[in-house]
Amino acid sequence: MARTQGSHSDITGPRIRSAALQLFARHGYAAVSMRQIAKEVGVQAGALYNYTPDKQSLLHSLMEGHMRELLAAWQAVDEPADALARLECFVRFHIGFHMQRPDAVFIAYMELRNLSEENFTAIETLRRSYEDALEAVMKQGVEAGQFTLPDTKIATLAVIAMLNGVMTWYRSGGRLSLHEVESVYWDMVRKSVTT
Amino acid sequence: MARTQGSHSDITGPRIRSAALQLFARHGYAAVSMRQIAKEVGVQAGALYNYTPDKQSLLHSLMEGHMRELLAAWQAVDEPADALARLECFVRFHIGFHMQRPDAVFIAYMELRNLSEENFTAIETLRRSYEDALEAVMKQGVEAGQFTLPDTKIATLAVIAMLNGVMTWYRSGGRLSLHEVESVYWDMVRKSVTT
DNA sequence: GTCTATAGATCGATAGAC
DNA sequence: GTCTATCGATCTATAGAC
Repeated sequence: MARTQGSHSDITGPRIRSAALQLFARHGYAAVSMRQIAKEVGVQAGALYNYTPDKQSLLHSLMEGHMRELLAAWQAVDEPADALARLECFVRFHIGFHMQRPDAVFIAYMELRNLSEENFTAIETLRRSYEDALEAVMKQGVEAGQFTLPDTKIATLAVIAMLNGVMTWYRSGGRLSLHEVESVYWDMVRKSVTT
Repeated sequence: MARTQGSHSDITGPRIRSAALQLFARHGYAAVSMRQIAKEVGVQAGALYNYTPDKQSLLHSLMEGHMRELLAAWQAVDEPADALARLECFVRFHIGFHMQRPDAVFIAYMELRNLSEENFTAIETLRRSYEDALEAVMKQGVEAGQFTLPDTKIATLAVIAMLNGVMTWYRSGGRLSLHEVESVYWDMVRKSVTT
């Protein structure tokens, strides 16, 4: 596994990101050393600094990359016109997207407190705009008279929190398929926003 | 603030727990040093080891204390007989209890990965029994024909996840009182489990 | 019960050879 | 681009004085 010398790989960058993502998710940013990441990749610790100016930037970059991917993926979705169909679309998208990236999801909300102040602000802005995307659906449903909600903002946060709960227990190969799980959650979400 | 010498306090133990709770919640277990905790309390780092054998035990003790308090508090509640009323009782209890201990709540689910294997198992058992308490209500509602749920276990986890979301955004003094927030969440939970 | 002092390990980050 | 080597800081935990 250990490298000897020279430029043996032109994909070291992605491998560093991948190793860091996994280790940060498993043990936490503060508990993982640069040496551990390097060992996982198969290089020496000093080599990491050819790809990131420091550990903090590596964390921020991982989180920012995840959030931008999330926003881009949702924008690429062809949303239905009807509010209820649009909400179902969001629920299935959210669960499906997040289940494919459990480590990134974990980091994106567990390591916020380990970001520097300005990095934190940047990530929060991205997160906020994702919440706004869901709240827009909520507002449409209320205006169309399809949803009955005392507060669209709270409903938005409540739905996202509920859906994020899937990541804490779902494992593929269990008693329910992912599509079935989506349906169970969609059933609860639908009822909770309608009368 | 700095102590000089001798036994100046017989409540150092609780103060250590309180300082550790706050610091772990704010910065994360791995990011907080024993020196920081000692400084917050006003003693030297070595003095902490009169109260805990090591840092890991301190974390475990805080989490275990929180979970046992939670279980005892729920058991002390005089639950109504009706399933729907019982569920409302749980929702308001859960939000009320957790909002009074934001730091402990935060730690109890953010620092699980920093527990040793046996400590992790112990905490998970306690958490599981709290989930079981809610699932018992769900089952009663289904059996009584009051709830319509495809899966009581998933519903249990979904409701807890949704309610825990309150802690991430609610601050007292905001536009809604805690009781109003409870009502908004109860409204969503009630609808999500009924037809 | 708390202090001072420190052992022993590990950390993030850098310098310079190749 | 990666290596080896290392600086200076910091960490957990312990030992022994008071």
